[in-house]
Amino acid sequence: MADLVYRTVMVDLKNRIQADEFKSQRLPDERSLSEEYGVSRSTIKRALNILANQGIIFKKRGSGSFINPLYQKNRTIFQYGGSNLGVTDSFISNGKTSQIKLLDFKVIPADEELQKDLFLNSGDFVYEIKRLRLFDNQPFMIEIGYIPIKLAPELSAEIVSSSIFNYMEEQAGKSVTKSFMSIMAEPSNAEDQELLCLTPTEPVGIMEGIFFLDDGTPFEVSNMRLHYKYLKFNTFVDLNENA
Amino acid sequence: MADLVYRTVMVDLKNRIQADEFKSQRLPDERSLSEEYGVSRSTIKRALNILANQGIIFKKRGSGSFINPLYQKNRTIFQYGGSNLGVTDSFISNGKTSQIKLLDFKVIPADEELQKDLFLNSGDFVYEIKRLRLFDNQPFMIEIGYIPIKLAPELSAEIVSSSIFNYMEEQAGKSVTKSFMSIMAEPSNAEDQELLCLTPTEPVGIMEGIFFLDDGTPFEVSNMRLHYKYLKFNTFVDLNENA
DNA sequence: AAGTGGTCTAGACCACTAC
DNA sequence: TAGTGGTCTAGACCACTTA
Repeated sequence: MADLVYRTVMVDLKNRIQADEFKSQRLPDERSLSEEYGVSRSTIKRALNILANQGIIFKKRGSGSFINPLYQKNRTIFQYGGSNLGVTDSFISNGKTSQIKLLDFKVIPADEELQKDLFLNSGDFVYEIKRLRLFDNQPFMIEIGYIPIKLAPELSAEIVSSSIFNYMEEQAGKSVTKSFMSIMAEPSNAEDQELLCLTPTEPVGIMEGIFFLDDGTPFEVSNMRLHYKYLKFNTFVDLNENA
Repeated sequence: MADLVYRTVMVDLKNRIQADEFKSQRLPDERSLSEEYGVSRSTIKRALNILANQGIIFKKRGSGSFINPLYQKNRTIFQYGGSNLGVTDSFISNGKTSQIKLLDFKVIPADEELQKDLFLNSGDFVYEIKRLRLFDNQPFMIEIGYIPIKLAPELSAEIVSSSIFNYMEEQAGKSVTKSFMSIMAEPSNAEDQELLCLTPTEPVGIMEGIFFLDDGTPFEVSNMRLHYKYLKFNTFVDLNENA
């Protein structure tokens, strides 16, 4: 993964942007970058396209490539969404630690909706995993996940007390790389207020989604309730679906 | 726009998928498609990548490209954060009407932040447009937008009382197709509660963003505060950001 | 071993912007 | 006119899956 040229260039450019190396919000042109990195212009374009799809830069034909001013402004420490899928990954890069407190772990029959979302048959069972996520000892998210037992027959309370996605990748060789998510907000309920240290007027952010394995298999249905200060979902929308 | 090869191929493949032409959920391999369409394999890859990024197909190295079963089942989930940009468009399709109440409309000098976000010089002016959006006579959103006067010199109170994006497209021939958005949640303030008919414990969803013209020019900075029941943002995330 | 998608190159030509 | 990003090609080689 790390030896991909376009990825290396992309990460390096992102770092240089974050280090404020490019004053005036403008990047060198593609042909110069090609020469500087010693790679083809196509590879530079690919790296730049990823940054553009992430909303970090945008390109103006005939003018150049520019850093998105909102991106510079929005470099927050706590931020879930956008370029990260799992929660654990989202926080590792910040240097601080993410902890998990397992609240509940059991096996239940999949109801009709879960059968639909996870491509199950009636009679199939799923794990129900309820966890509290903490960041730097601050609780920020209540998460209830449902995973078909047949996709991960060996889950244990110990395993689900850390990153399930990491376990799947390292132990089962299956990586979770895609998801459909819905993002909403709601007033907090009593449990939210207790677990997330919220006052009654403070809301929660809701993220509901289905996570997929690399091969397209639906792997987990997840319902997440976030402390509102930790919900910040950055997204770049392009109606010209030129990915 | 319509003569782009990769786009033509992409649209054609999407139609063929929707017409169920490929049974067994498998697409022809890239080299065959290249020959069939009479284009290079790179172009086929580009078309397929767009479909993959939309969650319509997924690709397995060594195996082939497959249609996402969820897509065939026509699930609403697939609306994915990008089917609509502006607010007006988002609701027209529902058959109900969207109204706008103009709360404030003036021209002000762009402050430092706006200068940065909209690529302006000091001394440039922007419209400040504050509007209340209603859907089916229910207020659901307070919107404060900032648009450089030089990008739309003829804006009037009448124009901004309906869809600005539609006006730009129809009258000025400039279309707004991209946006960078941050989605958050917050407790509602007094004004929110009054205008959006919220109780003190009910929150607002926040959508902050910059809208861009087709050519990448930042067109509008918008701050939107939504009645929480109307905030539902659907998105498809793929960690393999392989544009 | 054969077939698949993934990466990367080197270069041509086009469309747009700036001066 | 010079410089920018956008499109597209033709092909080499790699990594993975399947048999």
